Amino acid sequence: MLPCAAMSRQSDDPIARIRATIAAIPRGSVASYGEIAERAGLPGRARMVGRVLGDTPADAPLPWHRVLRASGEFAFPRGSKPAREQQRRLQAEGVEVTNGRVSIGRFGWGRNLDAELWGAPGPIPPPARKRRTPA
DNA sequence: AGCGTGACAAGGT
DNA sequence: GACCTTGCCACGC
Repeated sequence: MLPCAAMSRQSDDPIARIRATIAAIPRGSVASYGEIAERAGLPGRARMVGRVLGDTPADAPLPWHRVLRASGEFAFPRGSKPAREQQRRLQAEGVEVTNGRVSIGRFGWGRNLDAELWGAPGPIPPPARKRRTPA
């Protein structure tokens, strides 16, 4: 099923629909390539999403950084420049990145109620760290 | 036109 | 979890 009836007729061009779907990922949450494809009405075409992003410049007006592999890992090699940029952008909007990956369970589109309802995760405050008794 | 390649995914081991 | 295999689809050679 399509997520949003309003979007179902956005465009006949698959590429445009993919872009529109990516643009619709709420701030503070992430989505996998497969999920993007499915929501765009192109089930099973995750690779096409990858290709579209491939010819999308890093400074394009598209939240490409919210698209991850289904595993929650970045599609780019660990430590690569684009990977670092992606991590930086995600963290800037409250998405927690641990060990090069994001918890889909907590930040996935549809499982991140905070982002769905408030658009921005607001707090996601730095977890109050236990105070170590300095000897 | 065939074949490898890629910002992928799901299922099995 | 990791790793491999198969399915997927658009491109470039």
